[in-house]
Amino acid sequence: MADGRTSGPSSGESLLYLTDEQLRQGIEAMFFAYRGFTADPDRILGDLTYGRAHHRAVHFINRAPGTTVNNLLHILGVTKQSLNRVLRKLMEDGLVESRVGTSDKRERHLHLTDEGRNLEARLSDAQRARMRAAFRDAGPEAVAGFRTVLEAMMDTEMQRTYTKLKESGA
Amino acid sequence: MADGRTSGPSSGESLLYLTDEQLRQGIEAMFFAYRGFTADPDRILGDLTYGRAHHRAVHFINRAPGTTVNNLLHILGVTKQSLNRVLRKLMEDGLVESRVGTSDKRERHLHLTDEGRNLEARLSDAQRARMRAAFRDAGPEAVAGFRTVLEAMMDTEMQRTYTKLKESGA
DNA sequence: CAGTTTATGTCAGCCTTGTTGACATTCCAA
DNA sequence: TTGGAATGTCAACAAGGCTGACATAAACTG
Repeated sequence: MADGRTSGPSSGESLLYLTDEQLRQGIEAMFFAYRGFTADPDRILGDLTYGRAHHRAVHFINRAPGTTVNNLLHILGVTKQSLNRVLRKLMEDGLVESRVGTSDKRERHLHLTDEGRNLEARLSDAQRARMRAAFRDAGPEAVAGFRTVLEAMMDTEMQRTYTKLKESGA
Repeated sequence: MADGRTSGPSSGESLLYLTDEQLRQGIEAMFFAYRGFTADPDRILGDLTYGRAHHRAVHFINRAPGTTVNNLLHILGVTKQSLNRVLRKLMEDGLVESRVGTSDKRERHLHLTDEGRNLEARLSDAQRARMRAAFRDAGPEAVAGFRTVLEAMMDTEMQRTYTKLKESGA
């Protein structure tokens, strides 16, 4: 498996993109691209007292207003203690508010305030600008392929989460 | 810019993939896919006393044996203090060795030991297995698009680094 | 040769963000 | 009414980023 060729039926040129070298290039592309992906929001956050974790929280609260804490921590894949620290700060600073659930009063439903939406927009705009430029440069077919591979790379549970979010969107 | 449509000339259906909603889906796909991308090595590393930072160092030393410390920290995009902590541990544990340069004796050239190559292979095999499955599921055209978009998403300096590595490879 | 720059290593301290474990509160449901 | 689920909070810890300061050796430059 580490001998320079892919395992499985190597039936020739149609599988050339599955050589270990090609896979390694994919891995490295992923590594460098993710740096670019987060670079612009990180720059904005650097000036504030927030980090990437706050960005993620704000993003998904904006995406699914009224989401519960439990739901959010499943999406983010962190512990409630980690998330709580982030949410507490965002609430203290008046970017997020939590409303006690009506049907189930144990649940807290999370919403962005105007100020929260403001920060979210700043961060999203920066990140979208880069994504837009990349999509424009690459063209629609490349974009379709990009999304296909990324979806195939997710764990099945993440895929479900991602699809649910996607469908709730547009 | 945050009003649901992309800026620029919206000349219709050919640019549909540039709507803010499409861009947001790309952003979320990137987020979830990166989690999948690192999940398998992270599981292996969790049992050991190493983290993602050690994985990255070992990966790039394997990729470019004899690389200098300075070169490595440019690739990784961290400070020498951060990298040094990681390298020191890897050297103490006998996974990496540094050799004084011949032409320039200030430089240290980094190499993996057999044990280091061993760990690298374990981590790479896991990561490649997922990448291989994703590539197989998605097909060659999607893979080409995937790489095109990722390259367009990098900062220009990272692009140069990535290309250089890529060419030094196969 | 003297002085400067470069490459590296190291110490100390700080921050963010992840983790566990323990424990309290609230409230739904059997 | 009691068990369990959802939430919040405290404490402690670790990884892995960061900055600043300083030391050493080697290379380069005037």
